[in-house]
Amino acid sequence: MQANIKPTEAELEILNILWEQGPATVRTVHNELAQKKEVGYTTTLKLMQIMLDKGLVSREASGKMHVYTAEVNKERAQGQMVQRMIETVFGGSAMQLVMQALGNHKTTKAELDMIRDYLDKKTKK
Amino acid sequence: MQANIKPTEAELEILNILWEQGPATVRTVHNELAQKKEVGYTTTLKLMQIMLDKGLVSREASGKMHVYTAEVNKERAQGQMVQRMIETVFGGSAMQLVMQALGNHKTTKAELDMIRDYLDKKTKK
DNA sequence: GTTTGATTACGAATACATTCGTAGATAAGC
DNA sequence: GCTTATCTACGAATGTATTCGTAATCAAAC
Repeated sequence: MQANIKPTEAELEILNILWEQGPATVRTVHNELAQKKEVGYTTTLKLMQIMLDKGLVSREASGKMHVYTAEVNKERAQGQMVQRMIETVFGGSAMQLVMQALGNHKTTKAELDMIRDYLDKKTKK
Repeated sequence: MQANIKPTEAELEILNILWEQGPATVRTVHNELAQKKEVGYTTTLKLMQIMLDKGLVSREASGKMHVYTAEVNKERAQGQMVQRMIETVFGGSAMQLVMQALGNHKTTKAELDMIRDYLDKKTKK
């Protein structure tokens, strides 16, 4: 039951589309993918079939086609991936990851303020 | 140089050891690895030879043995991996990654304060 | 009803990561 | 010197991810 979510790179691209758009056909997903990179239709199809096998998505027939739905929760998956990175890349320190993320990346003042607010709330609790 | 650092999982484990310990022989690295998981000596050796090929490490003869040194900068590698995660998992928003990292993870008050200080400095500049 | 186009299923090719066995070289111990 | 231990080099097996070609199915268009 969604214990360890570890999508591959290609799978993650597809999940992102399903998370963004909601349930979608292979055609829809493929059209999105094709905007970013050269890829054959059957490649997308095969990937989604594999993801079905793994339980990352489910599907439902709709006429001749299938409509696929992400079966993993976006925030949960993100959380696990971040957690994994904290452990494997930052020796367990979330703070180091945060600083690396803020340091290397252009972040707007508004975003920084939001993070500050978030910190305040978190500290008070 | 060092344009795109993308170590595999096994390579990252080895880099972490070299970052921690500084230059080390295969034997030393292997002993560290073996504490965490079952692995054959020649597996470690082969991995380090592959990393040499890729330029992730360099080496120097010391008698019969070789002493390996990490050729990628730790902070740079961390930065690139975080950047990649921001793009592929969080749609380009560093803030979302930060919040996910802080939300899912137990962080001490001292750590939160450090992050706040960091934010302050960053905002003033 | 035949052709055309879009769909799924599936096997196979390719690529890359990981693991380890075997062989050869060299030094240390006896 | 001979044996043993330790090292490197290297090929090969295995596993997993990725890509795509081909065939079968079905509906729509003609």
